[in-house]
Amino acid sequence: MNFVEELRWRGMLHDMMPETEEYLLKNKTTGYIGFDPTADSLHIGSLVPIIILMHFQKAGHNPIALVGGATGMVGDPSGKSDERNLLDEETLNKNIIGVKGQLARFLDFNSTTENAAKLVNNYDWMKGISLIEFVRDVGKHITVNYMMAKDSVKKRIDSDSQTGMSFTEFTYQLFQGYDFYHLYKENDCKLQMGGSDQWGNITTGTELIRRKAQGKAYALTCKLITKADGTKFGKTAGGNVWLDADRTSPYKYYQYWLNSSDEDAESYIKIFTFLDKETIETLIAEHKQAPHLRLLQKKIGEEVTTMTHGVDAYENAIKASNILFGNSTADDLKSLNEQTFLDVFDGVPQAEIERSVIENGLEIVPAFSDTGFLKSNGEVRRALSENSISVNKEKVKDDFVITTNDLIADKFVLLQRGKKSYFLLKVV
RNA sequence: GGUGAGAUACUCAAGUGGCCAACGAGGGCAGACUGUAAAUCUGCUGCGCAAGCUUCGAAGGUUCGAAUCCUUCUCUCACCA
Repeated sequence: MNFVEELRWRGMLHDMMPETEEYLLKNKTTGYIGFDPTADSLHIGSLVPIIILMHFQKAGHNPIALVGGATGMVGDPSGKSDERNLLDEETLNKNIIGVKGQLARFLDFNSTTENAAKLVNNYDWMKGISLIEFVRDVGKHITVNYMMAKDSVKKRIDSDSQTGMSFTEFTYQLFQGYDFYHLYKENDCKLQMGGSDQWGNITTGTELIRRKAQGKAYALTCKLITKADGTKFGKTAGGNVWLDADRTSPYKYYQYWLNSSDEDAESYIKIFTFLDKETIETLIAEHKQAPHLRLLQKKIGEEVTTMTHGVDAYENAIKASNILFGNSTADDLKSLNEQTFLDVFDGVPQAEIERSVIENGLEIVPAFSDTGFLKSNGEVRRALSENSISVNKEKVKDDFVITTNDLIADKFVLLQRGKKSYFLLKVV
């Protein structure tokens, strides 16, 4: 199956420039997607572009992942209603390194195959360009009228916009456009892909290529991931869902996918896994028969967690999920050895506590508040009156005192607020 | 530079001398129900067991009493130049 066809049946395709599909069918093409180094880790929002590059590579084309060292300094106004805060150079460099490392987990940059992925940083070519050069060589080819017509700009200039837009952000599209031009010249890169919010920026690039190099380049955008309930994809109460295991533990990562709604799961399984059409259709049919089994969610969790963190991490996430959400009791917990226990609770926030404190008996309120699990004594009392506090999976009342009898593996106490919020006390 | 509007808790937003720890909505958390879901219903959502304490851009002031009045400052936005 060819690249465009693949994206199409998976429901990922949003828009293409005319003739893009024909061109891709006939030519082994070099194409790129840009990644913003706004943090030192990518989050699952970046998973879609990564997967697109993977499909692109599988279809025999040459993928380039571009890290926006230069564009990150400017700030993309697309989809933003506020002026962005600029990152300082040190942070940015740290972020670039982090992002590069993560991309390498999904795309093979070192292989000797002829369509190995390539990684570039636009700072490398942007840093040497002077303002005068930029204004004469790039700015001259694009009219302000053209730039103003872009949605990302229009929205910010409209009278109902609250913030206005700085020249810095206005210039952004020229930066990204120049990237495309540069890759076109240096790498024969003919295609830029991205989320549908990138359409404006991408076409500035093809326009620049047309005017400056009399060349033809193509654009392809994918649908932005939405959630059926309207909330933002990739966000939880705790913040973004990151691809970095230190920021979002594999367990939480797995849980995020497992908790997808039925509606979302049907589209996610096409987008985020590489399973073939037939397998997916069977799964969807089975899921509809028995929705409570959540086959789709489990499969997505399996595929995506394995792809991101490896099989071992996935298996631990499953183990942890079973213990935390199965009907395990305090005795089950106590039967775990230290290593298994640690694997299961990897990523659960913890606090250390003196052994003597437990030996003297630790009352329930300070156990939850002093350790930093809950914010204040008042909150603990509130939670207690809601009957939402558990120690080692068993509900407790406000007169409960933690003693050495409650230690798991002679070392840990598992605190819990509600069903999903865990905290670990570690005796030292 | 000129003119005008504004700054209230996580967000939006009411409140214009005491009845204000501050209406309401959203969000969040929890409980019931459930599939670790959706929908729904209920409770909570500054600190404190409590008495009480600290909050309404900042600092001063008036007053028995201030989110509310006065002064200065800081910042934001809009229009004009």
